[in-house]
Amino acid sequence: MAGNRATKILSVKDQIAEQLRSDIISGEMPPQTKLNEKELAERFGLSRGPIRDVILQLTKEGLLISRNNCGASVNSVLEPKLQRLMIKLRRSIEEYAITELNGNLTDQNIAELESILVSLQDALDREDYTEVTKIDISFHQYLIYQAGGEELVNIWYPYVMRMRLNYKRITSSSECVNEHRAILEALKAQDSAAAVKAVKHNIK
Amino acid sequence: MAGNRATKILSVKDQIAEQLRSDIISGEMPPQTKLNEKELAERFGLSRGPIRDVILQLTKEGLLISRNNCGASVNSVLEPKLQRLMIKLRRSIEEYAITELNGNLTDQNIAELESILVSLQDALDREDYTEVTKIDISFHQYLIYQAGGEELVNIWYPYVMRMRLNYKRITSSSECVNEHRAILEALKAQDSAAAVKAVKHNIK
DNA sequence: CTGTTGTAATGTGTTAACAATAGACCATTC
DNA sequence: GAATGGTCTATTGTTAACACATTACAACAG
Repeated sequence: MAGNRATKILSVKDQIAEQLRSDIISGEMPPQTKLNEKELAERFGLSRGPIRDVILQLTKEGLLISRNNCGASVNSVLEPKLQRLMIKLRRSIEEYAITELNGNLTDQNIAELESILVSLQDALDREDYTEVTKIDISFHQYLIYQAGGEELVNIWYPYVMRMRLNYKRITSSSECVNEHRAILEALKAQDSAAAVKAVKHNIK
Repeated sequence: MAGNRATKILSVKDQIAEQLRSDIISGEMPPQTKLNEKELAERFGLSRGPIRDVILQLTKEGLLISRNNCGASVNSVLEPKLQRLMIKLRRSIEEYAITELNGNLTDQNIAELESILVSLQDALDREDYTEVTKIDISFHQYLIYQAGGEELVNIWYPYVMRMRLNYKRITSSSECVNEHRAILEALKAQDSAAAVKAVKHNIK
């Protein structure tokens, strides 16, 4: 066979959304930055239609804030109280996922998670912190998806995005890999309690 | 002055979203129902553009499910495990809101909440259960908005919608008003613990 | 100088036509 | 008869032009 991992086909809109999320999370588009539809359309070589769709999507995710007839801009950070609530909610979701997954991961699942950790270490070595963030997220997303499918990912995603928005800069310690490895090891050992603990320790 | 309550100006898209949500929650559009853009456009006397926006929005809310090039359909009910998770998450949010609000409600806030309860009783008397549901939601939404603004409403809303989708038919006991009155009374008495308890009892 | 009103420029909301895709139907082949 | 392949239609994705709202700024009255 020509490769185990299925090559992901992303729709045009998903790719643009991904790009904009990167720009926002990386700090390239700080809060309050206004988005101009025409400008973005030209940048991506599209018309305004798909761009509008993406803006709507990111607004629902909480990354952007839109007002009627006034356009969209990058959302500002949450006040601390709301941020704490979001962390609590995200932890609840990930705790659920871990508990569901315990004992239900296939060897291939484990292998894919291992491979994500390798990429993570690699990005850290290259000091590509935007990529680090994306891989970090994809590790969690993999677990969430396995536990609850697209449905669960959809409710989980906004919390991650909002949290990332609040950490203006990555705390790029090598702790990052260790923390994720701890989660994976606990899952491999089917030690649910340890896995939950490791996840909670990682989300902060 | 010509009236205390500000008349809400809803954008065209918001009105259509509202209508579609009603149709879905009322059971008029049961799960798996396919949405046809052209059809909807004609029904609302618009072009397909705004309709597509609304569909995207409701998809993000979890009411619809969309596939590339295949259109959108009404989402099916959640599996019980995920439903329990959603209830837990919604309770966390409402608990947060109640706690934040305790002692911070103005007389006007109280009056507006009272007036919502009157409408609720009225809709119950008329046996207009779709309206009951909407007013029920608006009571909670009022509290959520006061506590955390639009931001909090946006993360809270999907849970309510998904939960409503799962209760195919309204459990339209007159308990409904009582339960909400209990919340309001506890808030008036600034009894945070009682208010939280009442809210948790109402969300199920 | 201050506040108000009108106007122009910018950008968003909407539309209708066009392109591309998915799904159904039918014919053909083995 | 089952499977493969090719039209054909219905529906979604995209585009570009147009309608409308908002903002900023300039002219003006008090």
